Amino acid sequence: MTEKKPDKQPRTGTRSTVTLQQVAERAGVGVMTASRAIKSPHLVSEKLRLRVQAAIRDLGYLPNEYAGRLASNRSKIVVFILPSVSSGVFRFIVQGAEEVLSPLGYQVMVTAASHSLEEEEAACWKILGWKPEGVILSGTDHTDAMRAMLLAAEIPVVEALELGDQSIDINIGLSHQDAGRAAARHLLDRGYKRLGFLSSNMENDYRAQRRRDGFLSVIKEAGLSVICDINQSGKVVFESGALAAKQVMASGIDVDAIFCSSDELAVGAVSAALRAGRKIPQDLAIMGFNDLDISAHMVPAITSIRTPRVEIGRLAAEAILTRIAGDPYPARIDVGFEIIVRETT
Amino acid sequence: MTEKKPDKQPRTGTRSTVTLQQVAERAGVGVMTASRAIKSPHLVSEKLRLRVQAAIRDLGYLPNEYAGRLASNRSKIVVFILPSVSSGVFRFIVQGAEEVLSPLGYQVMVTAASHSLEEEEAACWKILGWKPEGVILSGTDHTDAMRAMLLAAEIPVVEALELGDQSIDINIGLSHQDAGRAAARHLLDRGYKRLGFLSSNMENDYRAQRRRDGFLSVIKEAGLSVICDINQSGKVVFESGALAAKQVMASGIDVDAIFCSSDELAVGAVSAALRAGRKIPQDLAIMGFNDLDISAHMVPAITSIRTPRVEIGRLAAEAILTRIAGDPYPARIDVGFEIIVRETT
DNA sequence: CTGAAAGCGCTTACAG
DNA sequence: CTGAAAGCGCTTACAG
Repeated sequence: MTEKKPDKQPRTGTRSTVTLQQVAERAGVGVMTASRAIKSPHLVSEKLRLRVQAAIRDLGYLPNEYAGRLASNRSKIVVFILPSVSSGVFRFIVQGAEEVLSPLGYQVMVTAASHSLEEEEAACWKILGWKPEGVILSGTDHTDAMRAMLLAAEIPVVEALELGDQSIDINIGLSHQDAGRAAARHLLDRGYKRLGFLSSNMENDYRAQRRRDGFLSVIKEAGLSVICDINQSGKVVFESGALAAKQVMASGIDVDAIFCSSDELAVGAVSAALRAGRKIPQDLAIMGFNDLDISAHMVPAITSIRTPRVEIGRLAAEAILTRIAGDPYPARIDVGFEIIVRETT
Repeated sequence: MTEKKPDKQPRTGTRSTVTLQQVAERAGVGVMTASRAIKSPHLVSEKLRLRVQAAIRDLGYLPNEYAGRLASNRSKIVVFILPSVSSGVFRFIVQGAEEVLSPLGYQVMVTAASHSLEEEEAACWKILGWKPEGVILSGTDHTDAMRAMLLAAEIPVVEALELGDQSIDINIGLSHQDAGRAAARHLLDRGYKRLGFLSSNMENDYRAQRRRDGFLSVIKEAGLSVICDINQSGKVVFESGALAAKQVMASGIDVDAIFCSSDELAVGAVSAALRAGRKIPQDLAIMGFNDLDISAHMVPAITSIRTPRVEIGRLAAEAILTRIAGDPYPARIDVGFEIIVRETT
């Protein structure tokens, strides 16, 4: 009773924000005109527009993003749901999308969900409250509830990176199984016969599983079998590659060549092999996936499979924009991949 | 006239969203109770809570984030304004902050502004419309207008990474000048006398300038002078390091050791030197900055200066949370750095 | 524990 | 070109 303000006053009492209303008053115009002077300046006479702009400056007015979005029912937001925000290949997708979305005034929001499809579903549920105008997902493996939720939202959905059989809406990516097959073929062509596969945390990486499938199938078709097949745990991928390589070398298994499910693993493997005194590729050939920048700068430079990751992001963004504009967009785009042969094979 | 709906109806007509109102009706409770069942379940009887939850499930209700934030005047958002979202050291800061913020329900928003202080100011202006409860910036160099804007917003502001003389609010980082000095001392201690400095795009990297200042000052104090001082342009940093190193080697300049302003440059330099047949460190010593994971995995492993970048992000987030809670937080935290000596020096 | 009503700061169809 | 008024979907002080 003593602490509180004596007279009942509106809840707004304590807010110190400058509102459009105040701008309009200061400029001597209606709020509508003030609003238009900001959003559609061409609809307002120069005289009033200038007065509004001056008022904005004087008052230090900042449009409230929540009020605007609530009233207009347009979020100008595109969300990503990815296994990781900043690591591996994902940040390049976000980067590519941001390059096309940001200049158009879209806000990009990224949510990470790496542990399971259920976690992804939960993340999706939360993020949909931001009423995104488009959603970009990784891969085509999702829970049925998540698919239903996305369908109900009636917004363009891009499943990126991996090409799947059933997709929710738009699917932009490449066949990771084909990439695995191509890796095996490359190694076989080079004359390697005793092939190994190396991955990390593959339980939650469906794309790596597909690469492995493709890799193994070609080996089998060639009448051979895989010599070692290691799934390293742990998140530090360079280190995982090094550990796995050490393990293989210590085991005495006679491997010719290893296909690593990512370039990070390949870097670690190359590093460990070199330190163990192995000659690459004579004693051991190593091949990676994704063709990260580092691969070309390792000595020896690492053979890898280049995926157009930035372009995937760009295309995903364009797909969403096209659909928002009401135009059709292909349901499926295969961006392909390319084997970059370097010194490690 | 023919196309439009004949009878004038509320603007909401076309919205297909499920609202709290509808949830409340279905559950047979007031909207207040429905709202509380979601936000503060402990304040609602189990019976009604269950009914509300069932209604939410049946209807597929998603709380509108804009309406909620507008009404409550709490954004639960922390924003970052950084030179880059996903590259170099910045993504680790975001990662560190996200680790502490996300579990508490805060949404992290990142804006990139890399070209100038003016661009940063513009980005700040825009992002403040989201009414963040805290802002994290990189470095302590900002325009006066930006400082004023941030002060007027009356929210905790953390300037991260670099320790400066004048900071807006909270400053968490390290002295990049001291780091540069330490690098020079390390190289001098190792017996190298003909030292070089290598950076890229230093115009917009105040921290790199400070490292250079420190580096040069120690060399001068030792009665020596820097042999080469290259500022490479271009964004591909591995490649920039390689190009600069090639340039130095081709020029015939007799350099003992090079301090690179980032590990990416050092990786490229090591790679180029190796390919040119130089022995590292005998023919040329190379040292980096930041101690990225890759540095330990290069062969030879790269000597670097470790900066606690994830921890900086974590601390920044904690600083903001502490201040939001109304508690005091130190104005300045020096997180220090550590020289990690490896094989390239 | 429960709820009616006011208010958050915008946008927009409509009428001048 | 300009503006009054209703509405967006929530939250919350207050009173039962």
